[in-house]
Amino acid sequence: MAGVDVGFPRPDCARAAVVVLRYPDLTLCEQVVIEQQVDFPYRTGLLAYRELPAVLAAVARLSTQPNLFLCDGQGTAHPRRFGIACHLGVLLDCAAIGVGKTRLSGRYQQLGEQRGARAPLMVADEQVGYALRSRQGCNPLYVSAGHRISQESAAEWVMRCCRQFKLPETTRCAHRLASG
DNA sequence: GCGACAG
DNA sequence: ATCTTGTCGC
Repeated sequence: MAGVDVGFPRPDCARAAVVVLRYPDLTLCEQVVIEQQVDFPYRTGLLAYRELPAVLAAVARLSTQPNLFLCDGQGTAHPRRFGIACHLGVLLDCAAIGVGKTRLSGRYQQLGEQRGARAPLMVADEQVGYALRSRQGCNPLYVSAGHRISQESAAEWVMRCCRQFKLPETTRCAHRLASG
């Protein structure tokens, strides 16, 4: 499984990181970090147009072929049901999950405090994902399907990737390379 | 018209 | 996302 993230060392420079971790031990198998100029500005709902080009360039340099991608940002929990995880999944023709740290679309009812507790993310009568408590004492993660995966499986895979922390190990590893 | 608004 | 110190809680 793979994790992708993008950092901006300079306002016009995107640093994309892709990591491939082996399941179930979640040990690092491969990593790629690239930098390239960005032209598209950040716009709520259009994140893919700003971050995906760099991510795709990094993925292209991978020697391993991941069977699942965890992205920073939404999948179907998006105003047009097509967040960055959907874009990535379609373009790479691979399963993808959207993992947002904050909410974009959808409302949900209060969920349990225990790790693993979850509540459907709803837009009118349509479920667009899940608010998922990956760690006790933390705000929930907003998980939604990106491509070739169900919402239920997406939530399960995210939990499998979360160990000691709120964020999936894939995301933490990629974020460390792209930013901190 | 007002508020919300991934990274 | 990025700029930044101390602080509260498990």
